[in-house]
Amino acid sequence: MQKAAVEKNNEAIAAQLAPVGRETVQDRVYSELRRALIGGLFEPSQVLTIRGLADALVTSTMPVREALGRLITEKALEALPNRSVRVPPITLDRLDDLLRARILIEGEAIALAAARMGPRQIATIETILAEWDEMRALKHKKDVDREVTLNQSFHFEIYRSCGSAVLIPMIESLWLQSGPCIRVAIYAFSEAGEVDTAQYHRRIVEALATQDAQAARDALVADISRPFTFLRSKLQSAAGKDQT
Amino acid sequence: MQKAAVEKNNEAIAAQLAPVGRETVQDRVYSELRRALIGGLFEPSQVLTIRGLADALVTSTMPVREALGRLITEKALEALPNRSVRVPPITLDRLDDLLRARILIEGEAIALAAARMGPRQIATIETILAEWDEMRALKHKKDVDREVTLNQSFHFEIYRSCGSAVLIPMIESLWLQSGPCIRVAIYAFSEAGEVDTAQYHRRIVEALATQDAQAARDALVADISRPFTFLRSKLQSAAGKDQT
DNA sequence: TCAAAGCAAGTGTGATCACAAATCAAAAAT
DNA sequence: ATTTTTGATTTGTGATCACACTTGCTTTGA
Repeated sequence: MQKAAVEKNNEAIAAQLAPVGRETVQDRVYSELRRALIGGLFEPSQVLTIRGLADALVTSTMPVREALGRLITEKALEALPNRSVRVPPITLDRLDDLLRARILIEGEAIALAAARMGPRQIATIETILAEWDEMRALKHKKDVDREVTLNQSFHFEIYRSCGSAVLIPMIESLWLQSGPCIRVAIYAFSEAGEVDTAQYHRRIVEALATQDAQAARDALVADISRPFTFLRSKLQSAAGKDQT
Repeated sequence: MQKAAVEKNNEAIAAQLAPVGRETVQDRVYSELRRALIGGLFEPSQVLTIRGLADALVTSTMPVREALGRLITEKALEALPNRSVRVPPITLDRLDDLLRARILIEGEAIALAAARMGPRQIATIETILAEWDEMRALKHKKDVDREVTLNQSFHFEIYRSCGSAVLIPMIESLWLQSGPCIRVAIYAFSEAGEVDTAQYHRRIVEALATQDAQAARDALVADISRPFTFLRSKLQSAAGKDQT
């Protein structure tokens, strides 16, 4: 068989078959734990055990321990001196620290993205917003999980356009760290005020559509600051009660 | 024995004994690889194998594979689709990307530190600079390893004062990523121009001593930009030659 | 002479085991 | 009744093994 003929045949096959992918068990465990962390499924200060997670995920301990190690290095989890691992507790200082870092880095990312997003990308995030509205229309069932997912898609679709392979992993790390915190805030928003979270996102889209980097940055800061300031006041009043 | 007496006795013992610490093998492997990476002991694009490193470090494969996994998540190493791992190659885009992120984050860190560094911290970094001068005085033996270490101590002593537990790990990750790149630049500086690297650091110290955040930021930007722009022009001319 | 097939060495991944340290509960001592 | 001790269970760590996949070389075939 000639080389050319073989290659042509291979191409014909390749056109029909989708690549099967070779994700390792460790990768799946890691993704699953990330999802749980960002979604706030774990509470702050909660202790995680290797064997416990391995049982829950129906694997052996090996992939879990490596995934935990990775999450610890990106500060999504915390290694105690006892060698047990827990999700980091919330403190006022940490809250301020996280917010400042997110404003700094995500602000820069969206400013970069503002100059690079085309109509294609704008359309994508508008689709996400539309999906959001649709869900909000039938508000009887408050699907906060889905809300968290949509919020994540919206923001990262933007960040992906910033064109920085260095900033994006850092933003992911920041979301991983603030995930367990903001969950309780989103929960409270969802059932309490309902002060149109979407309006913040619309302002972001408008700014991006007009390529106004500064306006996009400001709108983003307003958006991500909200749950933090909410949590902050909540924590402060709780601390006040403890003292009395 | 009463409780109080026991505790007093324990305190007396504790005063004499230093905590022994319980570092795991994995931690040592991780630290060692970090040191090698930041110091530029590995070349960009170099492939690393688990068993090879385990032999070199005289341990089994287990601690090494977990350390490698951690370094991959902080982008200090790169996982190829073949499942082998290498230190990321240098490209022009990546160089610019890294420099921008470092200016953004380290700039913010030093601006925060400027307001928080006391005479105690200033004295510490001045000591490091003095040590540097001392080394430079007997310049016959160009100890670039020591130079890299001193540079690292100088910067991180400053960053440590910024009081952000979130920013510092990010800066460490950035150094890990740019380590393999800047090594070649420092090497070239050390043997070529000798254009008083220390002068940049003096400007930083002066700005910090007067608590001038903006000046400190500017001086830092000048300092860390130097090796990057150097590398950039070098890479560009190399690419130009390839084309001809 | 050159491409394809086959083989062998090397490599990452996951499972399992041994061991030491931590944790917790019950029993013993003060 | 409170504290200490003891012992059983749980947990993280490191070593080793089995397996599948990759890689590079040799051999085979056209």
